[in-house]
Amino acid sequence: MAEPKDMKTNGVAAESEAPAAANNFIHNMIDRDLEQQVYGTRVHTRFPPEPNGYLHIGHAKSICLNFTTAQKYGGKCNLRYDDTNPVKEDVEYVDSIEADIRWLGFEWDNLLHASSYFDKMYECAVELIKKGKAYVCDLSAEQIKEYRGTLKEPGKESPWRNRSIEENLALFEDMKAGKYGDGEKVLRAKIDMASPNINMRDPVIYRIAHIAHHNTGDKWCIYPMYDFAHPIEDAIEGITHSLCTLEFEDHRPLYDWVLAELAWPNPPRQIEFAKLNITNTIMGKRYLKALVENGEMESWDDPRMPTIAGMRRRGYTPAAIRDFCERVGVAKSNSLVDIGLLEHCVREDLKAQVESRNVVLDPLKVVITNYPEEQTELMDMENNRENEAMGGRKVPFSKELWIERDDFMEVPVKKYFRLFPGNEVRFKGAYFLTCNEVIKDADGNVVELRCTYDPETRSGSGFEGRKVKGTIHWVDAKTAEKITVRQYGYLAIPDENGDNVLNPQSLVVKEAYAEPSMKEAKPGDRYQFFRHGYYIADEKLSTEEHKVFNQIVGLKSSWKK
RNA sequence: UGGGGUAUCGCCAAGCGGUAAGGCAACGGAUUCUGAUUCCGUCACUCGCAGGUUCGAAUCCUGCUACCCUAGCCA
Repeated sequence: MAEPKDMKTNGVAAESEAPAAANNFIHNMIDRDLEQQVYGTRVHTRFPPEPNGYLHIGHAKSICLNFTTAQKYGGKCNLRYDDTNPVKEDVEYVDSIEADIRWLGFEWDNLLHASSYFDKMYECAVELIKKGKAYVCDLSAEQIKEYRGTLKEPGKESPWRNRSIEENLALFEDMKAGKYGDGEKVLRAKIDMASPNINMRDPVIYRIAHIAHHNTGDKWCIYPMYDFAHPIEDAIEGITHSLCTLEFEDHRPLYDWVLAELAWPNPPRQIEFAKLNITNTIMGKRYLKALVENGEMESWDDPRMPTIAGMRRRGYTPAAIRDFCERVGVAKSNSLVDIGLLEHCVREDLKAQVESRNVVLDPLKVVITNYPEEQTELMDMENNRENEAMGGRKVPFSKELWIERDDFMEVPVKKYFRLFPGNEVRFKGAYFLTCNEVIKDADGNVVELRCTYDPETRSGSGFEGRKVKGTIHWVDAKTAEKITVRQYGYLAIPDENGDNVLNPQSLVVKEAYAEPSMKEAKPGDRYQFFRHGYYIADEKLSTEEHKVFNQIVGLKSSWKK
């Protein structure tokens, strides 16, 4: 797997403080619990990832929800690895998870592992057995499935359901001791095989797996199932509100059952909310994993990935992601949020803190026929029009320049007010130029524009003689810095059934000309390129000699041909 | 419905019996040395549908309809 060994997992610092949370239905429930003193004045949440992949934007919603909820009530939030299944988990993901949460701007009160509660969970299982509420079942996985019944038909009881407590205790002890192979026996909760809720039909709560656990090593060969482990984890940590996604609604009765049978005082309350879906964005961990393993993506932090790490490298800011999660809200209806909202949040955050630069992506040569051959002027350019405090810089201007090919139209359409034969426009920060002549190659392609400039119109001179409708950006040909620009779009590719499927963003690589100041750009620096959007110097692809920029987000444009 | 859940503007989302917040998008218009930004304005007599209760309902009741989740020894 193309896993980045050099990824900075410890050096990633939070870029800003997290905002206060707005109100949502979960807060309403907490308010009620606070009023009724259900948990006294305590509010304690937790973010419980399974360490089996990188965190993505969907996790960001949960992270923001859990941490901001705790902040809002002056409570606490734990980071807990839900590592109860050693078959699927790997320590390699642990570092990235912690780095991503910190980068988003949150700090957990406790860093914990579900696996460190294995002893306690085992005791709980024994307690259930002693109460006659759990039994060792010899049925195979297939048989259990058969006995479970279907959605519409009740299941039937396992022939092992009524073993004596003593036998169950002995058998469970033997399971723990490793006397049985994987799948030979399981421990099941004794609830109700006729329950309309399939989760209550004697769910398996412990399985045998002879595999080392990344945290507990070879100590255990039996591991608790999520439905049994999770309520115990929450209860041990004193979690008051256990927030999870909608698909666990049907599990809540079991969650409550476990804690009730264990007679846990003040059991935590599980509350479910809708997970995040975004248009044109793959959110499934298995798909993301496949993209990396197939080599379609360079790595988990490929700028096209919707992972926190990918978005960080792509130049998204933590504040923008938090703002997005805030605006998306928290509710119980399945929703599909327009990616436009995320893009808006990114622009909103970046526009005030990023400098502008002249960069030409699709160059067309302009020669100023009346400009002195050897002359170069240094023009003043503001770094950020909205923020004078960001100062300015000098940009060289001379006889030969590059402009954007689409800033010129030989035959202008109506309402086109950039460059066309006979028209005068302002070159941003410089002079008014008029196009007088269009040079074409043998095939009739425009290859060069001959223009004249008016020295009177120099930027900052206070010239008011006449107005011009268009302003375009440019790069001095003599001193231009070559850079590579990577732009991203949304590519829809069909799946094997021909159905449209959520896809990774496509990539377009362009060689571009930038003003010489771009030589100083350091990896991680963000800029707005006039008319092209916001870009960041890629941390992995940029070299001393050549900079590579990722497009973070484009600019909106209201101009239609 | 086997059971569970959700339905409020194109997309999110407040609202919890007193007569439809907000954001994104869209559309006008003003400013503008980036057709960006900023700015100002427009954008649900109506809350999945049909009945009912009430002086009064998106909010309560009844009956429909649509969509989502659920039959892992995954989480």
